[in-house]
Amino acid sequence: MRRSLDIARVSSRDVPRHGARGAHVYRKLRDAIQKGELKPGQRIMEVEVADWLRVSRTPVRDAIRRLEAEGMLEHEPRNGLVIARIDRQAVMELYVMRETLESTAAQLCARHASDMEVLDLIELIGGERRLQGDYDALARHNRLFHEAIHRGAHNRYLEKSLYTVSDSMGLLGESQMRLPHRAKTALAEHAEIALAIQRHDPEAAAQAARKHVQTAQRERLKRLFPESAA
Amino acid sequence: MRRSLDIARVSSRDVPRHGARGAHVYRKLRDAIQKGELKPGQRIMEVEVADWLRVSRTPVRDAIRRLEAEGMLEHEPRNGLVIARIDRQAVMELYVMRETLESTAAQLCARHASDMEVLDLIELIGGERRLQGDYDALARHNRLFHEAIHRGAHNRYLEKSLYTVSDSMGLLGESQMRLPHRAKTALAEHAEIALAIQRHDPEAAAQAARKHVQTAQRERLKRLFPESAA
DNA sequence: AAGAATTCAAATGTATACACTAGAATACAA
DNA sequence: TTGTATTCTAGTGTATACATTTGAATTCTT
Repeated sequence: MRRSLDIARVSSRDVPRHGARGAHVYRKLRDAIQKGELKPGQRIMEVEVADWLRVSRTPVRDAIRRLEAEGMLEHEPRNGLVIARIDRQAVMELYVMRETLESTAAQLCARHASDMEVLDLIELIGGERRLQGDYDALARHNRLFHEAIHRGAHNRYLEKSLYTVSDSMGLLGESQMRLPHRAKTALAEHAEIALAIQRHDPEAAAQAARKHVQTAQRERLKRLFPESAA
Repeated sequence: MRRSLDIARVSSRDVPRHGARGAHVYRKLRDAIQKGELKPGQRIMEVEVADWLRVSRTPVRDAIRRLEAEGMLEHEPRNGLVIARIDRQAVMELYVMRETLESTAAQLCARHASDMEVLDLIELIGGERRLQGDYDALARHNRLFHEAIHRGAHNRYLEKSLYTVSDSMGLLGESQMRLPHRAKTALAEHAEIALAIQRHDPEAAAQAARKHVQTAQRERLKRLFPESAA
């Protein structure tokens, strides 16, 4: 008995051309995970995915290998390949890691970002202010803001590491930016980080980023584990 | 014209059983890169590797995908897949990242390591002292010591990130532990880190680890780019 | 009915044939 | 010679058939 993926089979016209199918499958799976269409713990089978996207198992395997390396998929002992589960302990570890990397990124950004990159950040803050209320847009914008800082750090290893951490964050569910009060405080925190970067103050930037991640973590824990004491 | 890999074809008896070939190819390639048998910039072709290890292209592709995700292989614009090159800029970025991650690991280790894990570290220092002079053994031992700290931090994301950073370090050439004067100072630095962890002093441990990475970086730069001013 | 042995089948691992693409080589033109 | 068009081909992408494993179902035994 094969449980279907519960995602409609794509039209045969949407199968990309030769040479881009592996990447296509990767993106589709990634998006489905981020959107929550595929949930942590859910089993992923090569043939199902291949059938869903109307490609053979080969490009599916390529995509799966990559997602595995990035930690979005993992092998469970007697259950095969599943969307990575993140338990309480893992959430704690993930946020510790994020705190380290985001603060380092902010610090390096304050040191190395060009005038252009700083300007970009400042403008992003303006954009975020204008978007208050539009929670879908805010969630997308939030990612752009953080990615701008990651790029501004000019460290490809750091950037890559942050990329996979961000993805794992996606496994925790919807962006916190959809919560009105969180969106508001996040704006203030973002502004503080951006301003520290603008005046090229690495320590202040690192500290602001650290604080931002910590408040995000507190809010997240409240939502994920409302029973436990704050 | 196909340039051979310059590595002798393995005996057909050394092909592992069904279900372990992908991992086998991964390990073989990884070892060959670490040992310097495959050098940065050298092109890697699926058929060659498959021929070398007497398996089909499929497990080779699996291994390549993984090494790619970990940054050991990369696609060069008009040259196909090659062993990752690390230029001066990348070396700087890599050491910045290592400094961040190693100091975080030492810090967390000082906080979270169990008595058993601390004992292990202390014993490793003793072992390192006894090995002075045996540079092969020291190089291996060095890795064990750092891995013990990484494990002691009890953060799977940090551990994974450090794993890939360590691998990228391998692309820079032989371990610095083979240099007599480096082996000696490294022992003192290792001891300082271990002692800070033993007395559960996170800040001191982080600081000691940071210093250790910085001196390692200075030595490395001297060897890699002797022309440039220290 | 409980347990052990056996069979079965679903899923992944592996090999291989075929498809496609981009760069190299060749032929041709100016 | 230099540039351009054409062909060729090595290498990777993709599909698919076959191999192996392992857990689940089934049967047999007590």
